[in-house]
Amino acid sequence: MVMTDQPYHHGKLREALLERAMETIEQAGVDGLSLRQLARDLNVSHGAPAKHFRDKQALIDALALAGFELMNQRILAAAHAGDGLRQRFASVANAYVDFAVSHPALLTVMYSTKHHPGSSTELRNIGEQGIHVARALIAEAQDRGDLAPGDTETLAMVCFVSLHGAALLAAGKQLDGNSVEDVVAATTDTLWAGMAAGVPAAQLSQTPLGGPRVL
Amino acid sequence: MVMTDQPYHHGKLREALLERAMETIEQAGVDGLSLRQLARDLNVSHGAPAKHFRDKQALIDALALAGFELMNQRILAAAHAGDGLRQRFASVANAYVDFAVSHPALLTVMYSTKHHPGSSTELRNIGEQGIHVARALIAEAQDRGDLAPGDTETLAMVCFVSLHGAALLAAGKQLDGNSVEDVVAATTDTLWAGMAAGVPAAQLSQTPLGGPRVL
DNA sequence: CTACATTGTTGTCAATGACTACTTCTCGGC
DNA sequence: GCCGAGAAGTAGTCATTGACAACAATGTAG
Repeated sequence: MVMTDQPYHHGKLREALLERAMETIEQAGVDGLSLRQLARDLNVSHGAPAKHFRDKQALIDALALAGFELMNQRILAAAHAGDGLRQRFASVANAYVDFAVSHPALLTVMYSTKHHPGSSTELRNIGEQGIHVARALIAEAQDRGDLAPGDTETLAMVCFVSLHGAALLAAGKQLDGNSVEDVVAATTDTLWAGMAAGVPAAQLSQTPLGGPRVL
Repeated sequence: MVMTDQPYHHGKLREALLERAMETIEQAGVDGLSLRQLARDLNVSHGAPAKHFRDKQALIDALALAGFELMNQRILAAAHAGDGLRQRFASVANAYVDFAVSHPALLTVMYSTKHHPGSSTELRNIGEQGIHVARALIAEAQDRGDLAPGDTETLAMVCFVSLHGAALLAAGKQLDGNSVEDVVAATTDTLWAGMAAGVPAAQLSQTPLGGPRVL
């Protein structure tokens, strides 16, 4: 009679797979993720994961979805933390970059999966929450006169794009000598100052896309 | 006697492998890259590539190196194109993003390989040229009084980080509805305006890194 | 012409992702 | 209480892949 042996049914295999997969990709990257190794880690046959995730990509999609949900939680909470709009803006930025530094491989998976052909609509849309938060903050600051008038959608995209770069480079430890805190602070400072000053018409970029062709 | 048959020695297998690998990753991503498939494409035995690239990672490293060299050419040329500093700044930004959009998979390979453990010193340093160019432009603009005084190294990093984000998102077609040109123009406008205005001391970001912990 | 390094060929092995057929457990209706 | 359907897990198989080793063909220096 089996006693302390593993029960035939794992019971929470799906969650266990996701949890273990998170750990694995942070240690070995996405390429280090193997369904068979995952099964071995959980003392389960190599075919068991297929019952919960059709194939490897399905598991990765689920990982990405969970990542976005966690990240959005952090960003939303940060959007209400701080005295003024300026601080709440910085708070959101720090929350984003913090998440990236804490889960670098997950972030990579999230954004490489997001536009993958065949990705779910849910996955494709859930990544936009951060931009919505930024736009709301910017719009409110414009109303109060803290920032110069301007297209909030474009400005929000500029902020998102810039902080996304900071997040990715910070996650990849590619900020050379600079500390993450300094880079994020300087970036938010520069962006906010730029939005506060507005863009003088004479300064508008007029260089055609691409510039000179070298090759 | 063999006539039109393939000669025993390919002759330029290394270059052919790199060239074909470039095409492959842009079409199928890095995961779609297979040494054996590469060999088949070039009508060569499946073991031949090993003579030129110790393993798959070695080939990818070589791809990344070639990518950085090409990108640096474009950026350097763009740094001298345009009337004033403001336009040359935009020209560099456009050159960077243009390169990213033209070779999205290659860019991913370049930056994912750059900090790979065991990457060559050459590879680790060659990616910094862009920042040097940006810093030189900023320093010159500060001297002329076009930009407010400030730490050029940090400001250059801010610009690089921001444009890197724009480049990656543009390459991944993740700018939602916005056009690449608009986003890059708005980003350079905002950054330049922010650097021109400088950062009022009272506005300095004082939010501690991380903000509130949610989980 | 001969020794040798380079380049390419062939064969092989372990690991992997995906598929199929089978077994074991759970649960709801009767 | 049983029983049948379906969920969950097991076991076996196949093609592909990366890596490696042994061997053959080529070019070249002495």
